[in-house]
Amino acid sequence: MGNNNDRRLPRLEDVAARAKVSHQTVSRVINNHPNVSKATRERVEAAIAELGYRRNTAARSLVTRRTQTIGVLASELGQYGPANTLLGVQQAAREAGYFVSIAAIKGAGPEVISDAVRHLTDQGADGLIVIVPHDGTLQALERLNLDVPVIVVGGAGEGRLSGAMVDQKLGARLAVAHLIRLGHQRIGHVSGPLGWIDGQGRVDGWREELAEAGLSDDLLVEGDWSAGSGYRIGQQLAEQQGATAVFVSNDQMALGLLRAFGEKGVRVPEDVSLVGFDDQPESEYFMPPLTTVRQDFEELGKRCMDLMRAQIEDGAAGGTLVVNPELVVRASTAPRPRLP
Amino acid sequence: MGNNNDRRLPRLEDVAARAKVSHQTVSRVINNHPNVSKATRERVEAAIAELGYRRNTAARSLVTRRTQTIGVLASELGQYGPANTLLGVQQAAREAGYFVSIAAIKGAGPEVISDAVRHLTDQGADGLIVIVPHDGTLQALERLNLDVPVIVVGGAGEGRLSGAMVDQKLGARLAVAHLIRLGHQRIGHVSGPLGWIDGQGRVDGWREELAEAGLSDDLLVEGDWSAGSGYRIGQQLAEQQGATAVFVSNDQMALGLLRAFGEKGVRVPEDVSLVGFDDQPESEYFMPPLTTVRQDFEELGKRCMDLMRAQIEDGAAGGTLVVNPELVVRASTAPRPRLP
DNA sequence: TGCGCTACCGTTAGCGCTAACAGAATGGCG
DNA sequence: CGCCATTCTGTTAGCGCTAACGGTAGCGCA
Repeated sequence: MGNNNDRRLPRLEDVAARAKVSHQTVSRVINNHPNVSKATRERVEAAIAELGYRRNTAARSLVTRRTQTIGVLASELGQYGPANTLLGVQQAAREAGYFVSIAAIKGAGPEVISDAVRHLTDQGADGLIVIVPHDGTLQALERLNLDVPVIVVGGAGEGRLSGAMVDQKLGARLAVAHLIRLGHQRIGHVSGPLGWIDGQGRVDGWREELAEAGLSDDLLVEGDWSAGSGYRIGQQLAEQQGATAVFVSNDQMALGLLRAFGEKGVRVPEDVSLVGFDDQPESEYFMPPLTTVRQDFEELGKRCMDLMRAQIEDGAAGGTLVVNPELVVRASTAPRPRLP
Repeated sequence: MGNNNDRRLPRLEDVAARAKVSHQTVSRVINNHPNVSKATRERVEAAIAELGYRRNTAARSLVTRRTQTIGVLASELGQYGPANTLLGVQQAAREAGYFVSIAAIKGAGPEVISDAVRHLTDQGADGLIVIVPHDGTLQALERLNLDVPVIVVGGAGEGRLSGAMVDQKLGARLAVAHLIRLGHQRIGHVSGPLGWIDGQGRVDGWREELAEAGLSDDLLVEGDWSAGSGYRIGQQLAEQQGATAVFVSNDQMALGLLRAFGEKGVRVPEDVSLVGFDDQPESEYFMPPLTTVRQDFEELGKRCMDLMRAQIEDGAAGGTLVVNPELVVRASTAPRPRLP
């Protein structure tokens, strides 16, 4: 095994000496340059293995002006979506030989974002992936005038910013179409905060699907993504009894609604059908299990990283990447109750 | 504003030229060396601001042999605890001028861990924070013989590894003591998988508290942290009817139990009291709201970073850092039903 | 005046790597 | 046999920064 108790880590030159070549040849082997004979390549690789040599990334970055690092700017990391997107990005990055540096933020003010971006660019990030689903994010980023590729998750690419998103509108339409198929005609929507990118898309999808079926879209209430807001809204809805089905913009709020309905004696799905959004792992174990729209965040993260590499390595143009969501039907939806 | 359309980013020398000093003096200003006169310091700072100079971290790392980067190795990032620990680490790191590079893994085999560790050390991480709550983690890490400080979250420090943990045993005792105070005498426990560090601590705490009260600790079932396993276990427990109270090792499994109990007609808390662990945001909105043990993961992450800095910058010895948990009483616990 | 000490600032070298060029060896072909 | 193209390898320079040392000016004190 690599024995270098004597000093510090081995360098290119140490490997070179051992393999009886120049350090430059070792560099060529490492970087897979073509013009190295098979014999010397093998000798060099053996020396690398014996010494346990690992390339010094700082030195490499200094000369190549690339850090092989992707900066990820994320808020709400404690939540299912962002966390899994990060996971996908990281896995794809590691496979491709990139490092992932993160800046986690709370809130999404322009100041907070620019601080975090500066932190990442200070490190020399080759590209930025932004997982901050607020509406103002795009503008805040555009103002910064960055000179590395930027991908905004959950946003459509505009100008120099690329986007990557699950098709929220489609997801919402799947949910609403399902309810319509079950015979519902009064279908409410509990949205996320207006001004959040994803939330707006879901509102639009809900509207469009209702419009096509000739149904009214007047039953809209705004929540704040939290289970608590779902609970409060659920209490109101239980008393109004306006809708026979509610499409809720995420699973956590749906959980809040379930509790409020339970307390008020409104049965799900007998009295009201409920559809969520996200399909986080717990949703299958709500009471009743929640019909919801699955988003494959990990896949989204991976494809994000692919798009990023294309831009960094081949200078490809940006664009917007779309992943399709999927409806998962469980016990919280049922045919519309026949009323007198 | 900084106008450098001409070429690439400004270097120390550009700043030096503008401020009519040597590049070394600029370096001194940046690094807060004492022997710089006030006048020149201000001149240099002005030049830095005008040019928008930012230090090149690669060059700095090359000579200092420090990357100012902390590697975070994390599994289960989609879960509440790890995600928030990461958040805390990152915030403390950024404040202290450190970068955080992450390696997210699935599973926790020695191979997987050593790959991820290699990835982080390849980047030259100055220290490692490991958020992988499996039992084998410690051994896998010890075998790697790293020459940077390592802090294992959820583990006690041993030898060259430091630890940082919420006091699981204490948390469990708080939960069980609460149930005992309510008059319960048959108190079951749904544990996490044996071999998970945190889970074992909770089992021990449960045992000890029962023992001190002279109660039996025979009602132990092993789950796998998921809501699904909680559901299946809940179905069994509902039929056995052995316990009047159950301490569940995390909130997600408790959610599964709630659903199973609901389906079987076992009322919570009238028939059985339930206590969870973690206090994730949703737990307040379970039906009924869940009594649980709160862990302040963000605080844990921050203190982790403090400990790390002490080791990196002052060569301090490692140690084990403990954060206290807190009991949060909600509606899922009630006095023991009086039976005939 | 001379000596030493302190405060300040500049010069030099080198961290480990890759790009660019220069040189040596080989092979094909007239 | 000579010439050029091709393949392989070595040499040199420099990425931007900090450590280490050297030099100068100013001051106090004998």
